[in-house]
Amino acid sequence: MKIVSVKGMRDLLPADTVWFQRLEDEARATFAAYNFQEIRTPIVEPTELFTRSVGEETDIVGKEMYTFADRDGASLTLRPEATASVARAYVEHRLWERPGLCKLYYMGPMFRRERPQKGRYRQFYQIGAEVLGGNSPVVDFELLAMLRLLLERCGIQDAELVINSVGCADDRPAYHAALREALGARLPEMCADCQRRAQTNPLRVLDCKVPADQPIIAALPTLESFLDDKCRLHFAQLRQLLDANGISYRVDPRLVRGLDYYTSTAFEFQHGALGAQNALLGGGRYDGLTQALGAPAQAGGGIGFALGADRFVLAMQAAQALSAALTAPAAVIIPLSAGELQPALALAERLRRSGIRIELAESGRKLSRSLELASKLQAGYAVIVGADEAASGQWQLKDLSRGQQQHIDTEGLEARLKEVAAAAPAEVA
RNA sequence: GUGAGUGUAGCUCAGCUUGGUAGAGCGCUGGAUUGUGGCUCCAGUGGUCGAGGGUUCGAAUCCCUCCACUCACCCCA
Repeated sequence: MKIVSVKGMRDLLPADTVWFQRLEDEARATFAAYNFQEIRTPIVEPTELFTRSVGEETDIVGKEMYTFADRDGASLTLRPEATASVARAYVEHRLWERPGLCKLYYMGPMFRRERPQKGRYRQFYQIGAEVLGGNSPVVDFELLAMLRLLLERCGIQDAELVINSVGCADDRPAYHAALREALGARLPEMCADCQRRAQTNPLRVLDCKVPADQPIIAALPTLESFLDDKCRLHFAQLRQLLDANGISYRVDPRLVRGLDYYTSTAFEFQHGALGAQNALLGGGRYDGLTQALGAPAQAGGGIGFALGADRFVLAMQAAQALSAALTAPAAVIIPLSAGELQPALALAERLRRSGIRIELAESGRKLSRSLELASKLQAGYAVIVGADEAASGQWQLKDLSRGQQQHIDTEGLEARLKEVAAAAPAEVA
């Protein structure tokens, strides 16, 4: 029996990782510009963290978590998302006592036991950021502006920002009651899922996609009319900021989030070229989450987002705005025979210490084979090290794109390769 | 959890309807005389045809069961 990777968990080979790295580089640079700093939390957390924050009734907690008993009987879970962990760390280390807002980003694998699908895996990668300690709509605006910039930098032009306000702890009970009331008589006509949702989490009914249910859903009272003054004002101010700064968006009164901790502002960037998984990135405000985990009121609210890196990369590839970065060596050094191996090795080490990407060909192969290898690796140059070159220190440098070659000493070679690396960034087509 | 589709070489696939014990392209390895690549040409490498069972003189091909993968529903990022 051949051993293969676990269902829904895949190897990311170099052809994939160049894209992930590119996304991660852009994300780090963008986050840095908005003064976010990185946090790394454990992949394994106490199960209770997720049941208390994400919510006992959500699909994630209800049926998608990888939960297991530790040897001492403690229930542990592979994190299905990271906001809960960041909030936990915020409380654990009393980060609200530090000056200013707490702005953190993370990137790493998450685990949910769903049926694998295009852009959806059981081990998937998220990049996200959280702003803790602030309740102002300006914070919401800055986060959305940052995301718009990140999308631009990654070459994704056709993602649509969709926003909504899902209310808060103060106004939601009234809305839930109103929904149940309005559904009342018509509920038996609806799909089984909706009947269940009406009991467990009425907000989710709004997200139903069953065609037959749509007329009923369309007639339901909108959440907007139940927002309290605080939420209404917050949302209006956010829209004003987006309008004033030229960030386009669509308000979708039916946009809801699947995790219980969300309040007030909810948003998603949607993209067409992803099959059914059109949510490229999503997030929202979660005022009260840190308090639910034990922080005092002064710890403030929070807002954050997470993007699905696997999906995001698909969108980057679809946009073709960035060519796949070729990780080609600057030069392949070719020792012609075993006698030239040592000088070739020494030369390779010298160049590598200068940060130049160097591949060393096997000694003793025919020169034509080694040059063929250099071509296939798409190296810019080949450096031929034969007995004469080893003796004189004048290497034979061959420009593989032009076919020209010349003698050059170590200093000159190093200078040339550095110059070429500087002129041609990694993502040459 | 539900539905549909697909499983043949490392990769992309043909062959299956009309059973006669496996093919192409790419890749990889080597060669086309001495220390010069990309192109071309030649040769080689490589598969228990997803697994098990059945029908048959004979099964990649027909039948059954199972498994895996993919897409979709659901949900989410």
